[in-house]
Amino acid sequence: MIKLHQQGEIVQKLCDNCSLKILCMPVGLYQQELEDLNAIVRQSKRIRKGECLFRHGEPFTSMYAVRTGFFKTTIASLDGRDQVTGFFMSGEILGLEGICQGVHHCDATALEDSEVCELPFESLEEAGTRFPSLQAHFYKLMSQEIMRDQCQMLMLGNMRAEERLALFLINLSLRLSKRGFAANDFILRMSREAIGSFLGLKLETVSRTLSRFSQEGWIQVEHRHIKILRPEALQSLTHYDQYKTVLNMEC
Amino acid sequence: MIKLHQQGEIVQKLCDNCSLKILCMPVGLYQQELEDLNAIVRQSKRIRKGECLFRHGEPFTSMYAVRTGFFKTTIASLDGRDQVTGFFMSGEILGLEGICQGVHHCDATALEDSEVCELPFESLEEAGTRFPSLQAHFYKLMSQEIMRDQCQMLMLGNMRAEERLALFLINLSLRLSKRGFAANDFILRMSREAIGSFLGLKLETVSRTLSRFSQEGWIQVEHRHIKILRPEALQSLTHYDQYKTVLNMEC
DNA sequence: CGCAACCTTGATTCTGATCAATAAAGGTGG
DNA sequence: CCACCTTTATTGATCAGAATCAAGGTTGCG
Repeated sequence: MIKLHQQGEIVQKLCDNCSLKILCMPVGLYQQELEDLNAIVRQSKRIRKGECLFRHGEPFTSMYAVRTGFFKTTIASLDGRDQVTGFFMSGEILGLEGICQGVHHCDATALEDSEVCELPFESLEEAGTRFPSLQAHFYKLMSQEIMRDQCQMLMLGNMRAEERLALFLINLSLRLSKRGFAANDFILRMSREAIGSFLGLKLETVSRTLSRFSQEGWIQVEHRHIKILRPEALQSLTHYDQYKTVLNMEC
Repeated sequence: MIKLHQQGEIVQKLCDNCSLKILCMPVGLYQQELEDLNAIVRQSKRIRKGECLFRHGEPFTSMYAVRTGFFKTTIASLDGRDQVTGFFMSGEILGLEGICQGVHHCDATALEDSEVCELPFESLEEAGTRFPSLQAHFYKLMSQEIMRDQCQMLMLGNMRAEERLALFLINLSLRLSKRGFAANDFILRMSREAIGSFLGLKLETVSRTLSRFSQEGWIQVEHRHIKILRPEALQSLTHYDQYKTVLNMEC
């Protein structure tokens, strides 16, 4: 009983120490395994606002778990048309696209001062062979990213500007509340342009649509400070029910 | 030397027997490993044109490698707005999105009479722990799917109808030629509507754009029979160079 | 303080969606 | 094998949503 307690404390300590909770906690690792994992994870790295964690073309060696802060990932076009492929907050994993060719295919930029834990891919791969539950969890993470991207495709291919933006706000709200932040009162970390790129819209359209939501009394906008006044209104704009699974899936 | 030869023959036999070449060949498995893998892969399953290999909501137990034929995957909307998330031809893997929640999130429909090999996920997972090279290859497959989806996002978010369709034709052409088919003379397996859904366009727009390409003398269209007359013209429409990596990546 | 980045709002344009009519192809059953 | 019906594709006319162009305002950083 005492032993179990000790074990519990070790879990506690490791996970308090790193927001990788999301990566390792659901796996049900035992003490020895956790210590192993702890040895794999390189201590956290600070990235200043505006700096890049990695850039496209750089060799892929590690993935990164966001500890604190906020990132965007972008695919660069030669002609300047960038596409934001995702926003990442604490506990989310960056860099999965690099595995297949050993090279990063996007840029990961910090949108505020941030900290990440580096997860060297080779070590994780090796640990996966020893701890099947870790391996299984890793598969799930990758599959989740596939699902997320495919839902984004659905949005980009089928939805109108209002629906896209409503879904974006709902998604952000859910992810923030899962992390203990207010669900209906938050600061956007990204510019209108970045939102637009992510949603396949121009920044003017994002601005106008936010204004419209505001006029309807559904939200309150003060620059990047957003208050959601009538979440149900936003939900009814989208076909929220059918995306619930996907939106809630985010850890 | 004789032993090596025998080994070679076994590899040959197994891989002739199954278009999983793509899954197992690049891994460099040894004889014993290959035999193990062979035991995992369930013999092929026939799917008639129009039938589903799996549907969204069904429990996920296996992935599938296309042996012969052609599939599309769609995410269903409650209101009928489906989104085609991909087209799959021989050697490509279906079902990766199901891992994260143990449930399929899309429908996989055969666009012609097809055969697939079933890959039970649990067995693959288990085999992965024994054969690191298999595991590594599996990670690559998933990462590749992530990259593919993200490039699709770039396309849906940033490109105009002409660019999307040109890129679509180039991509199809490349994948067909990799399989030994003619690169510039092929039959579309999917309807205009399915192409449109995949590209975020309406079927009328697909039809009109194909007509325009045809009028320009770049392609020749006879119903679903496409001849590409001037591939360079299509390439110059897109920013082909920057997508080369992605497009060639397809196995 | 001054400049640069970011945001809002208006006017106009344009791409692609929608509506509609017709035609061609493919499948079914007699 | 043909007639019939359904599905699929083409093409035209019109419309709408978002892009583009443009001007002015705000914020925040050096």
